[in-house]
This record gives sequence, structure tokens and C-alpha cells, in this order.
Amino acid sequence: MNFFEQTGKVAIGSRLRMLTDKVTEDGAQIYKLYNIDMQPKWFPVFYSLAQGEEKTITELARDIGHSHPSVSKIISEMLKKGYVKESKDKTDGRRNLVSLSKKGVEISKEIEDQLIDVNAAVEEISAQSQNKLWEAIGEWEFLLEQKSLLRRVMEKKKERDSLKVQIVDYKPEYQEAFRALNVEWISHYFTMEESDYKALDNPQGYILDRGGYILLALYEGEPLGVCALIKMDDGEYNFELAKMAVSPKAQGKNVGFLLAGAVVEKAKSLGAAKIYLESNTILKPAINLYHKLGFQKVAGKPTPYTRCNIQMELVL
Amino acid sequence: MNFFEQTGKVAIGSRLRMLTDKVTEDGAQIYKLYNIDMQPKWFPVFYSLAQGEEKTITELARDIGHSHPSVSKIISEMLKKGYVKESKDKTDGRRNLVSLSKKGVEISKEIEDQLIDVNAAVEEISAQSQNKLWEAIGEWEFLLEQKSLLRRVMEKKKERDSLKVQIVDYKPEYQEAFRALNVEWISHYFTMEESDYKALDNPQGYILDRGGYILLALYEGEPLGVCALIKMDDGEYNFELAKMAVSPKAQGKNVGFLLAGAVVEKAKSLGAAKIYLESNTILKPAINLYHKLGFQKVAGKPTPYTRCNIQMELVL
DNA sequence: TATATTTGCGTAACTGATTACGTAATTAAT
DNA sequence: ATTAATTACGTAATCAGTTACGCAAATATA
Repeated sequence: MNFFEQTGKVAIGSRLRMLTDKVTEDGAQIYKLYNIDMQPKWFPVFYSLAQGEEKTITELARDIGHSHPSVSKIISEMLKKGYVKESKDKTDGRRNLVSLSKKGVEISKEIEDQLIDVNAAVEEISAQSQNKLWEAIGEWEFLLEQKSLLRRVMEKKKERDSLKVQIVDYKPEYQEAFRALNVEWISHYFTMEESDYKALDNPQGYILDRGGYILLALYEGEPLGVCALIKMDDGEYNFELAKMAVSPKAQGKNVGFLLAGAVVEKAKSLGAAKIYLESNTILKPAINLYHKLGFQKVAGKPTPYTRCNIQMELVL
Repeated sequence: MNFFEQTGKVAIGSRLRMLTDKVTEDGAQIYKLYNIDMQPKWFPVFYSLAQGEEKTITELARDIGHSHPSVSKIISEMLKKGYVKESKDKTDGRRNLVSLSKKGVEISKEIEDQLIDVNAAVEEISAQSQNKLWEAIGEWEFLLEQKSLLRRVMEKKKERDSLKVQIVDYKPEYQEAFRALNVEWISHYFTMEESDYKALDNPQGYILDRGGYILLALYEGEPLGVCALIKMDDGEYNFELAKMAVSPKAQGKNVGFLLAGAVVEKAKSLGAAKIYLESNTILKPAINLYHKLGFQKVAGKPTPYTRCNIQMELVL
């Protein structure tokens, strides 16, 4: 098993599967040892029924943590052996009440010695181990219940990505990147308009000199995201979030979220009251992002862009 | 998961399987998160090949602990994706040398971040656990390697059975059992002979009074095994092990071994030099038992029994 | 040198689970 | 009282592995 020590914990799934196989392997042999005509996979169902009460297929499935078709199949196999009997529920014709037959009850008595011995064997292994497998499984079940492995990995990914992403202020040397990243997506989804060129060709005069700001997200030093805060001339101290662009290369690297978050923080620290933005509903990831940051849909503002079909606002 | 706390450790296989499923479940999603077009089940093969060298199907299978058909199938799937390339070994036409293609090497670089994050996620779970699953698996793998679960269960069974089996000296009240148990097997496999009746009908006169002994094995108080030591009249102080019978009810309960062992001990403690016995090779379990106790095949002694086709002897 | 055994590996069938889907019975809603 | 939604559960297809088997190539043996 040296292999798994090399791969690292990613392989925990594979490794678990192999141990499962090894533990399960001997199952059939063990029943044979006790002269019990039973398949290992029947055991959970069998045990659940041995508690005495009649149970439906679905109840059994929930009990033992299998899907109901699995239980359905197991029951039909046990039926063939005569270990269980079925009866229709009188008040509910869909339900199939299953219980141990006389023969099944006999088997359940014969099986007791086996349970004792297997238990003892497992305990023996436990006693020779520093780390208790049984308890470790319980802890994992609990922790995965709280938060799935996928969710945990997503968090780790975000953490790591965040370290690589650096938010910086605009400098003239970034003008080309600011232009290119915006042209890329605008011309992909729509067509460039008059006001686009104005802002992208001359961010200094059109945005910064008018009291606006531009932030960039550098991923490992390379500018992969840009976003402008344009001062609005509505009499109050509000900004429009505009010209936000993230390179497809940065997809899934959390760049958009970090950048937009930084922009909101910037506006807040400047003492702005509101951030306004215009977008289009076909840009679903963007809309989702704005929503996540707290932007709410508003309507009715005049806009120079034909591509705008949704307007949003965040009160700071 | 309350269910498993009730069943006891017998269900460790089921429980392991369910945890395996849960851990594996998210696998495909995780690859998607990193935009990697790969199936979780490919990972072990992929990882093994990423070490650089060309490997054959069989080498890969051994490496990752799968069967070779499994690897064969995985390789053919990865081939379709263009992640690996095959080439025939020039010196051995059977071998199929597999290595990562250029595309595969690219993927292996992309995958690195994912390995880091999954590792971190697993470590996080570990840090929140008292019992380390990863290490516990390692310990189980080691201990099962040393001695399989089946073997351990067998030992536990023997221990428990031995406690229930009691070896006692013959008393007149056991004469019926002594007779019945012997008649059962002799008439099942052969036919009762003159000398059988003599010994079975009158053990006192025919065996005990002539310096012989009879031991019985009681299983939970019930006599299920009998065995006689008949003093031989060959001039030395030797015994013949005879009229050994174990009830089919006691099958697999270790009764035969305990009984025969006790008989050998008895002879030894009496200062006998040898134990001799006659049997038939169709009684395989019996022959095995004698063999296990150290009896060796001998030949040439005269015998009154037509059913005897093998003679054995144990020098004490 | 001929023959037997071993090895590599692909195909086929099986296994123990799953998800997907369909049908019938029950319950809820209008 | 219909109609819609939910529930119970069986069948079929799928999945990721396995064992069984057979062929061809290589190696060992007589």
C-alpha cells in the first residue's frame, strides 16, 4: 500500500474502497464457517428485521441507509430462501409489510454466536491499533454530514486562489489590459458602443480625472480582472460600477468575487452612499456575483448602453 | 448512522462501504471545479503514470492494487480522451507499454492545485478528529495483511467453542451415548461388525477392565463426542485409539480436535510409548485430524476390521 | 527440439450497489 | 368531486469494480 502514501490524501476514496473490499471479502466464508446459509449483503436487512416489528421496504431502506430498490432486491432474494414473509398493509395498499419468517427467526438465533466472534475479532484488531477505525469512521460521518468534502475543497481552493490574487490601483501601464479585457467580453456578447471606446481609450481623462477609480486583479502578477468606479453626477456622492471584466483564463479562480468585493470596499471607504450598475441578464455569473454582494434590482435610470436590460444598486 | 451502533462491529464492512460512497460521491464534482476533464476512477492510474516511466497494464495493476482488467478498461477510456499512448514492447510482444501523452502531462500539471486543496480539506477533517482515519486504514491494512479477518474470526470461534466443550472420564451413565454415537457413523459409512458390538455393548468389561480408558466431550453438558484408548497386548505399554465418534451436531465446533488432543495427553500422562489407530481413507476429516496431531501412516499390523484400509501411529 | 507451463492482457459475465423511470395508491388542494 | 402532488415500490439501466476464460507470446523442461 506504499502507493497511497505517495499520492497523498486525495486517494482516500480509493484506499477506503480497497479496505472495504478486503474486509468484505471474507464475509461469505464466515457465514459458511457457522453453517449459516446467508449472504453478507442481507445482513443489514436481516438485522433490522430481527428487532421484531414488521417493516416496509422504505422503512428498511431508511433504517440501513440503502436505496429502496436495493432493499427490494434483497427482500426478494430472502423470500426465495424463506427467511422473510410479506403481507400487504390493509389500510394502505401500496405498502409491503415484511417480517422474518419462522425460519428467519431460527437463523437469527444461529447467527448470534457469529456476531460475538466477529465482534471479538474486530475488537482484537482495534486493540492492536493506535487509531480506532470504527470511531474514526463515526467522526468522518459526522464531519461530512456537517460539511461535504466538496464544500471543504471549494473553500480550500478559494483560500489558495485568494493568496494568488492581488488587488491593485490603476496605473497607466495597465491601460492596455483594461482596454483588452473589456473589449474581449463586450465584443463577444454584444458590440462595442461609442461610450465604450471613450472610457477604454482614455480611462485617465474619462474616469480618473472625473473623480473615479479603477482597480485591477493581478493573478500571479498578470492583470486578469479590471473594474471601474465612475463618479455619478446625480448630485450625491455615488458611484457607478462599470467596465468590469475578468479574463476567461481566470475562470473559477474567484478573481471576480475578490475584485468586486474590493471595489465595494473602496466605495465604502470613500464614504459613498450607493453603488449603481448596469448589466444584461444573459451574463448570469455576473448577475449572481452582484446579487451575492448585496446588489438589488432597480429600474428607471437613463442609460447610454443598448445592451443594458437590468439595473442594480447597492446601498452602502 | 445510529443503526451501526446497534449492530456492533459486524457491520464494519457495510459502514466502510457507505463512508467510501460518501467520500467518492463528490469526486467528479471536484474535478469539474478545477475544469479538469477526468474521472475519479482514472486517478490512481493517472498518478502512477505521472511518475514518468512507461508501464505495462500488469505493472499498473500491481501498482494501484486493482485487477488487470480494471486497468485495461481505464486505459482504453483514457486513450479515447488522448491522455495516454500505447506502444508494443519490442522484445516481448505481449506487453502493452503505456505512458502519458503530451495532453496527459498537461493535465497532470493542471491537477496539482487540486491535489493540494483536497489534501488540505482532508487534513482539516483529520485535525477535527480524535481518531485519524488515514492512519487507522493503514493499521488495518497491515493487520489484515498479517492475518485475515476470516482467520481471526476462526480463532475466536475456536476459543469460544473450547470453553463450551468439556472433556470428562467415562461413567456408566454414558454407555448409551458411547454406543449410539459410534453406531451412528459406523452404520452410516460401513456396517457394524462383531468386534464393534463387543466393545460398544460392554465397554466396562471390554475396554476399561482391560486397562483401557474412555473420554467424552460434553458440549454444553451433552455428550457429543467419545473416544476410547484400548490397551494393546503387544508386550509394550501402548494404546489403540478406537471408537472415536463425534456427532454431526457438533460439526465445526472443534469437538473432535479437543477430544483427540485430550486422549493423546491422557496416553502421554500414563507413560505410554505409542498410540496406534486404524481407520479408512474415506473418512477424510478424521485422517486430517490424526495427521494434525502427529500420527504417521504405518502398515502391516493384523486387524479384525474389514473397514480398515489405513493404520497410523503416534510415537509419544 | 518438442512440449508444457507461465505470463500478459483483452473480452465477457457477474456483483452489489446506484439512479432513472413508471405505475398504482394515497393525500392534499381547489 | 376532480385534479394535482406525493408516496411506495418494482423494473431497467448503469457503474465501478470483480472473477472466469481464452489466446498468443515467452520461458522452462524433458
